[in-house]
Amino acid sequence: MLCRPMSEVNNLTAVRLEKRTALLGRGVPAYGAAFPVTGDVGEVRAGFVEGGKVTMAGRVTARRDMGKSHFLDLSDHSGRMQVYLQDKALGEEVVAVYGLLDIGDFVGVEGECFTTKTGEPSIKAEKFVFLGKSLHPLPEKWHGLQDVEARHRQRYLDLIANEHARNIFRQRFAIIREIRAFFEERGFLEVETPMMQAVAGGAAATPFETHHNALGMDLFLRIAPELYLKRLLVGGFTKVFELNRNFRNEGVSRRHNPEFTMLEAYWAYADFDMMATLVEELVCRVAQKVCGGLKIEHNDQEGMVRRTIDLSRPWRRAKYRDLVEEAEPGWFARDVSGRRNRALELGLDISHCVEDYEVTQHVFEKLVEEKTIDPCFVIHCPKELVPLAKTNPEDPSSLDVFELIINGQEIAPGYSELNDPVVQRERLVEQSGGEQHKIDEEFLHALEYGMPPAGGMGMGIDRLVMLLTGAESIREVILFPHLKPRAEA
RNA sequence: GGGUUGGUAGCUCAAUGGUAGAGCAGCGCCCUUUUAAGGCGUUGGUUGUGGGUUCGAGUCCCACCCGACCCA
Repeated sequence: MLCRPMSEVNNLTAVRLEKRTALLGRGVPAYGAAFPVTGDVGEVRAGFVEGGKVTMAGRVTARRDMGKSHFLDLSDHSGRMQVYLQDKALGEEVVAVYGLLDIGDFVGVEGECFTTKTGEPSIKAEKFVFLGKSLHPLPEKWHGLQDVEARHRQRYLDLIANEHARNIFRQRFAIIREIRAFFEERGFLEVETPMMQAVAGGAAATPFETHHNALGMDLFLRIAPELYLKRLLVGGFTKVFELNRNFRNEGVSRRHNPEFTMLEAYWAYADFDMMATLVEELVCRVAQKVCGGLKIEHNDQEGMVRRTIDLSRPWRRAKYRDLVEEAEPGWFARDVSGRRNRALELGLDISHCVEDYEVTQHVFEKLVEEKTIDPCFVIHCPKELVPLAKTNPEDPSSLDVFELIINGQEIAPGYSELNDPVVQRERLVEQSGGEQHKIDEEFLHALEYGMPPAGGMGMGIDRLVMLLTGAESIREVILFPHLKPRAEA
């Protein structure tokens, strides 16, 4: 029932169209022009002074008519304010216009602040104008908009009807603002690098493809900004970050949207350990500012606390091997087939695991990652898992990297970035599986000029927002998540 | 891709295989301090789409569309 053509309007819309026509027939603009206001609805409420004059506009979200006096609720993102209208005060002509009002219309009022006998701060309207007629009824006033599909397809209705949704997005954009402030304070430069790339590098994922007509070349939407940010280290920048969209042409799920927001930061002369501290400080600052503390509570639908995540520092740092050994003692003492058998005994599905390290990784995911709720930096992961990091000088089978786990999920990886162009080329060739066109030669060429040692980190912002708001699905934290179009829409 | 599950009025939800209903919204009337205002009356449906079974299908079966959850 979405986006129906005007020819298929139902009765409710037809009635509203008639009211629109009636307004215009009376010479009353149904879609008014500029209407300078004292402030947003919430600001007017906050600045309420008995007897004070205010001008306010908003959407009518409730009306209570009582013969010759009327109460309206005007709302916007910031809140709700009651307006009181008296027929006697408005005059015959405005009363007739008021009769053409529907819930959902935008109106403007001017009047005096007063408190009703029930104690409700209100505006006694002296002036009443239409600013925007609504042709469709709003979702039900008490239950709001419940239908998940409609909430995502028509997010504007979700935002009108559901305060919870408004709060999540307010928090999302506060989080992003705080991230920028954090890096700014530490002297990092926010940069922009190409979203359209000739080679989609920096991660292992299927890219979206497009074509540049004038240049006659195929391009890919980036799957990561990493290889360009490193070019900036070559160019002499020492602290850079980018906070913007990545695109991956893969499945859509509770945790995946085809376009998602990624933070990447690179810090010359630092390493993975310094980056871990940076991430720790970043997340704590954001949580402190946006959530008001370091204990993050996730609630169930009844509002009961389902889980508490404690972000208090210092966060645990533990080696990958030690965590696996802790969860499954004796794991590394077994031989390859011993590990396979033990994984099967543990009830793990390892049928698709070819390599030994994959079996271990499966044990890690099920027995460590999924059970780690409070923050933990998993350090020195096996080198098969990460192609762009430096090997640990003390243990060549592992890397100088961390993977931050919070709430059973990977939140942020960080590396001591590989800056040896010869080793980097070997790794990329290995990763490309022999497909030359998947290797970013220009990046390797840049690296050959010399890149300083550096620490790097990445963080999926959508997942961070989920973590901090308790949202169960990525669609709850993305304003307009991708959904299949409806057949008739 | 596989499994489970859902789609009924504008919205929120009902309805043993047997006349598709309620609340809100809407429409009409009453009401000058209400706030899920109230009172009386009333309109509104190709039950996601297309087939099938049946005397009879919102309900059972098949296919498809669009979601949700779990798994890969």
